[in-house]
Amino acid sequence: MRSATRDRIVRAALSALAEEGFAASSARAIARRGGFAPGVIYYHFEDLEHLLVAVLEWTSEMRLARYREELTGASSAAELLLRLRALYAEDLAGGHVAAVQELVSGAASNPRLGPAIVERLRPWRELAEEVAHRFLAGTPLEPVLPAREVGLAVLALYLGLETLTHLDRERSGAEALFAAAAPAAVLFDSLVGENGGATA
Amino acid sequence: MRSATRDRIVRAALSALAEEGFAASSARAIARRGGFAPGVIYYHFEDLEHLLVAVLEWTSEMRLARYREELTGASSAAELLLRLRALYAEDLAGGHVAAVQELVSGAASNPRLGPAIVERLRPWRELAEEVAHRFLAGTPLEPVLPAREVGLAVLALYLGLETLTHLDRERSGAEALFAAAAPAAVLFDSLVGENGGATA
Amino acid sequence: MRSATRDRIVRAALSALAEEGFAASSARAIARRGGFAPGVIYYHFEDLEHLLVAVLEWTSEMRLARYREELTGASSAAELLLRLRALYAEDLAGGHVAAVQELVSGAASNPRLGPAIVERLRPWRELAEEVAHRFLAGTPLEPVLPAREVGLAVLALYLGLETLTHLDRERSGAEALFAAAAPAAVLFDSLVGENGGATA
Amino acid sequence: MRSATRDRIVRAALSALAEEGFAASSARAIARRGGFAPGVIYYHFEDLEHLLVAVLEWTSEMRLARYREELTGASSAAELLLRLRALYAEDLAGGHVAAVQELVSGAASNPRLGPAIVERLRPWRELAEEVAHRFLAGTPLEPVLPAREVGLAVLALYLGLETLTHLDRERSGAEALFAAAAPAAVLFDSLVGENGGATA
DNA sequence: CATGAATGAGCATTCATTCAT
DNA sequence: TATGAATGAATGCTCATTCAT
Repeated sequence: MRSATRDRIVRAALSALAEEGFAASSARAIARRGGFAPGVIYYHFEDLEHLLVAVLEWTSEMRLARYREELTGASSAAELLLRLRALYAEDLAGGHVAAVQELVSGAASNPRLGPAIVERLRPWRELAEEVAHRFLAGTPLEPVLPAREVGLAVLALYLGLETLTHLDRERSGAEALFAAAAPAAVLFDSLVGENGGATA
Repeated sequence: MRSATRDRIVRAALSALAEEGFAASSARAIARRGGFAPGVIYYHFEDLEHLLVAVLEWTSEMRLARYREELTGASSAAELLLRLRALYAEDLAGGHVAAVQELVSGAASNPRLGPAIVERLRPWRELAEEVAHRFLAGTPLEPVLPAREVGLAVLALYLGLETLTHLDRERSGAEALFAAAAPAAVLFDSLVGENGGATA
Repeated sequence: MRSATRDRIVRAALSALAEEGFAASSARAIARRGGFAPGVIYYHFEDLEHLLVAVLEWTSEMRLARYREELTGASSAAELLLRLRALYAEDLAGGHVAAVQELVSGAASNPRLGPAIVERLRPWRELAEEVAHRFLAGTPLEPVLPAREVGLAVLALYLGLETLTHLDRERSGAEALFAAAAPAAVLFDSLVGENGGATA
Repeated sequence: MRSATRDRIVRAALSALAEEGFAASSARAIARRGGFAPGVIYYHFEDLEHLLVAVLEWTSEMRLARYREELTGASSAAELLLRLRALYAEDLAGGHVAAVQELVSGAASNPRLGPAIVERLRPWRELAEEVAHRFLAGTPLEPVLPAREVGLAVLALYLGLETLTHLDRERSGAEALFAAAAPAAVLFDSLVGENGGATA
């Protein structure tokens, strides 16, 4: 299944998505970017859609591992926030956010692509849920902030924020939110006790 | 400016966006849906883009007035949530959410459309900000939950949630969140006092 | 036949041709330029083609009278050239050359327009022929330069030169030719005697 | 660069220009004529404009070589005229004149096409200039008929004549001019001496 | 006489995909 | 495996023209 060429195609598609957008990520554009013939895409993938799903799978896998690694070590909300901020900066630099955003937006109109995308987004929701559970379990907030829905809300917030910042090509949105959340994180830590529920 | 035909076109475009998605909302598709020739679109609008912006303007204006009307009367977080839930049900029925979601997603790849869409989204962010301010001002949460960023977060959460639920054509997401938020709203009300900060 | 509105339409068409070119002289463009509704064109003219022919008729009539008036008085080739140069400058300023050039070029592809245009060009060929005859009759050149063909050649040269200068938006062509022709005109005058054949 | 299909496209475009005119030489019309899908044009050419320029390049190259070959051998004005007449007959038969005429006329309204066409016309002007120089240098006419301007005039005369004859679909114009020029050519030869200036 | 909305065919161009090589 | 030429349908958009008012 995994050949060197397949990887080249996926990487070319990622870069096309990130730098030219979903609408401009045509088979020819991806091929041009990767330096191969358009036809090879159809040798390795059934469809352009399948390729795009593979792109999400690929980035997702890579980034998810990294997120897990970093977030596991966070022992306070303040630290969690700090690490999320650093991870987000990495995503920005690697074009991952841009590609995911394009994919999610582009897939929204596509009846076949949509569910496949959602499926690949599930691990992220689960990660958010896990982290939420780790920080909330055993605290007074647990009954009113069910981890499952918090996970969903976090994922939705992330995607929505990306869409908004993408819309007017301005990256200030996420930054402002990270900054504004810092005091709240500190308050949270003081309320539930340093390292309150967040014991690995 | 406002002619009967213009309105027909806008309504046809809204229904195309809601039911067929951004990608399928071509000039021909909209014309077919509205029962007019594709050319009339260009008689009344400079561009397909201008039509799409007009659609957002039209829904936005209508719904924003309704939201303001309903939300102004809410005197507790629990009631606010209840009304939001009802408003959301109206939006769903009218196809407004679907159209807005498609528009926002579709515009994300479009350098000219994006900023125009963001501009029409601003009143929503401001509304969210106002409501946040009304409920938070004077409470202990005020310093850690700045209204401006809460407004942005709410808008982003809403859009992201729509994108997600749209992706797999399943409406459970928003419902689950509304349901899960109910206890938190009650807690909020008990903490800040019934009608705590929320005096008009 | 001649109404004030009809004239407005013709003038608007002339200005559209001169300033926007044949291809951009659509019914709507002409109407916009003249400040009237597109429909009025079809009230006064059977067709857009008929309007364009009327434009040529109109300019042609005006300019032809002026050319005749000026050229009749020229008593030497040198003076003839001088007057032609001045007339050409007038044409340039009034947009006449540009309009005629656009019309002739645009009509070349049009089976119905072509012959109608040629018909309106005939008086020009006749004028050229008359002048040629006046200057050549009775001179040694008469047998080798038949006025009829000289007239045709002059008209063709004029149109071709206009096309060329129009092509690269540079007006130097005609100027260079006028300048280069001056010595030849002087030589001609000295050979056939001042006012040689050119007696009215 | 040069593929068999590319040539088919160029030839189809040439024939469309010659037989249907510039305005009717749409991508579809050319494709229909050549028996290929409209899309292939865009596979081989950036643009319809680039194709049209390629057509002019192609005919120009072919015909220019032929003209040079024939004209070099002409040792008198009478012979030059004879050969030009024969070359013109060839052009007529091959559709070259018609295509060039359509291209030149059609390009006149097109800001991008115009200069590109003029550029491809330059070698023709240079050829005319060379021949003029060969026949005039060393004769008494040299000071009053500068080769450069004579070259321009000849090219303009040729184009204008083509436009006129094209306009009313009647080929008599050029023929009449060739016929009328014969005595003048003989006179010229007798004046400057058989093979006067025209020594290679 | 004049309007201006509407029509429907036509345009250049792009695309995912196929397939002979 | 890989190529890249070819397809044919779809896209946004413009136009001359008509016609009810």
